Amino acid sequence: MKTCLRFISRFIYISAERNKVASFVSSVRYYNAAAAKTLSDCRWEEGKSSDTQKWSSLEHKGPYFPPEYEPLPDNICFNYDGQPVKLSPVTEEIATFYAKMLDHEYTSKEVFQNNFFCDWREEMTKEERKLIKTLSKCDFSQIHKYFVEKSEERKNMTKEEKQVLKEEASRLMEEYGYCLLDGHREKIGNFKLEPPGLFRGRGEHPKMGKLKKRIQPEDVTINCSQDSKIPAPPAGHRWKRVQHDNTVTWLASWLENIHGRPKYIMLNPSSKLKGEKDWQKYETARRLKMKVDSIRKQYRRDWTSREMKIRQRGVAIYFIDKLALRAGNEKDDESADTVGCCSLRVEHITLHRRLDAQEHVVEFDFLGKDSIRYYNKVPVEKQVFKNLKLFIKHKDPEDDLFDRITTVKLNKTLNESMPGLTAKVFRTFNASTTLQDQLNKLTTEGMTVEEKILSYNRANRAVAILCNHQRAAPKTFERSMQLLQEKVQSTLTHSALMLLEKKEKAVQRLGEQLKKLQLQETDREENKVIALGTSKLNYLDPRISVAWCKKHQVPIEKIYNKTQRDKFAWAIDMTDENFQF
DNA sequence: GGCCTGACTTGTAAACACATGC
DNA sequence: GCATGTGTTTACAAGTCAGGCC
Repeated sequence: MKTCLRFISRFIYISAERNKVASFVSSVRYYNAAAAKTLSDCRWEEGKSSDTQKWSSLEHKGPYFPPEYEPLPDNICFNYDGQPVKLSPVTEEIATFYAKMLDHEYTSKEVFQNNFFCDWREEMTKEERKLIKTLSKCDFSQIHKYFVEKSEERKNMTKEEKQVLKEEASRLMEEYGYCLLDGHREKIGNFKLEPPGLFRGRGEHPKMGKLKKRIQPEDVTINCSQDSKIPAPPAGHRWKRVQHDNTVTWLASWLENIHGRPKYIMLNPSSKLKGEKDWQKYETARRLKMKVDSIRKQYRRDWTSREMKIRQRGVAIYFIDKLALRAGNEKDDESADTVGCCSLRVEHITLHRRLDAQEHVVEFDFLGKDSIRYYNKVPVEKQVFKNLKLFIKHKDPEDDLFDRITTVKLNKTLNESMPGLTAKVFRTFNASTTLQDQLNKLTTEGMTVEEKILSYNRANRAVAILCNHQRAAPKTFERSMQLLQEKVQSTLTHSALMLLEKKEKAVQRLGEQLKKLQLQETDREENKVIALGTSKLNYLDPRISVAWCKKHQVPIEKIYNKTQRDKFAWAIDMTDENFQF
């Protein structure tokens, strides 16, 4: 509650300051409203009441529909079995989806080809279906070439032509990109409906290549307030439904045809609604900080419970806490085979009594979210090791490691330890704690701004490694490293020359330049296969970074770009240099 | 308790825009 | 003025988790 009051008073303080600036008058009202609502959020946090109302008024223009299909020019032909075939517009459009992807490796995959061909044939006319029976006889090369040329043309457009497109895009943004929520103009996150195409999926997805159908107005549900101006559907069409549900935050929804799951149009992260939710998330993680010692004591006790399910739960929470694993909900067979903590199978771990001079080592090897490989060798407590041996006894490799628990049960237990606590809170808590600790450790007075930034990135990297945020090494990595090294070399040579000529000032300048380059080189090398963005945007309490910047006189722009500053505006406004997570 | 659905967050890749150096 | 490399933004897939139903 204390924090909450600080938050409110901070907002009021900001409001008072902003009052001085005419252009900020509207946002003052905005923040006052935010402060008022925060009070109710705090009550919610204490678990006293659940205020499910998200807005009082909501008005918008509805989603933007992608342009209709433009048929290919007559000289561009699809060939079947060596013969040109004029396809019906529907069939032709789907052929273009495939043709555009020919450069991608996945079009060579059997699953992709089969799914595509199967769905394509379903959309064909009777005659087309009768003729086109084998994908290997289909020749999309002309269509492919046509689109490659088109994209070249786009790249080679004149400045003026590009300007026209830019203006068109910003007009669209003006018209569809914002809504009016409780009287405030808020940016929408994804106002454009997803265009039709072929589903790709990540990893070995069984549905790759399937046709993602064009969304019609008749598929779309609109959510807005009753007394608002209801968005008009495209001419000749109607909406599936118009509803006025203020307990949800979305503006429009539809069912995607690949999995039959709903998709939504929602607000941009810079919006008040999302910002407050984000703030709440970090406050929950900070409450865990207060509680984590007793939770850790409890799960350690659980390791020796007489009940198998309690032992399993104890070990699972330990993994979630120690390794920042995701919860691991059950998945259907119609998606890639990936797992998280609760869905780990026996085959995903190997137990080593001794390994590389360490005792009781668990070797993890599995595909997690987005089919990113998690590989880690971790020494664990002896009792955990014993338990794991017990859990895998008499089981086959494809059996569940934790067969007596589910994410629902695990989260229920966590919630009993602390209201609002779920598995994912540990990730936020551990990520933010790691950043704070690393920043405290790695920053010293007297560092240059560049050195401080290297420290910051190293702290950020420690978190990314903990959360297993990997990326493919950039295609241009080797080349760009080489260029940087050449630059370092030439600066070195230049310095030496200046030294000979006794030009002290020049030597000093070059020395500074060299240091900057070397820092940049180290940073880039260390970052080769690590993605920093995900943790920065989703796991690290922005107040840690803001306070660090203020304390060490590092401009916030060095840490957060424009979009990130918009998203974290609340933190930038409310945090002073003394904030610690 | 298990299953299903809906709403919301988290995640990477690719497209795009822009700065930089020649 | 152009090519190139890099940072930013967008797209959309794939998670988490709560709640309702049987």
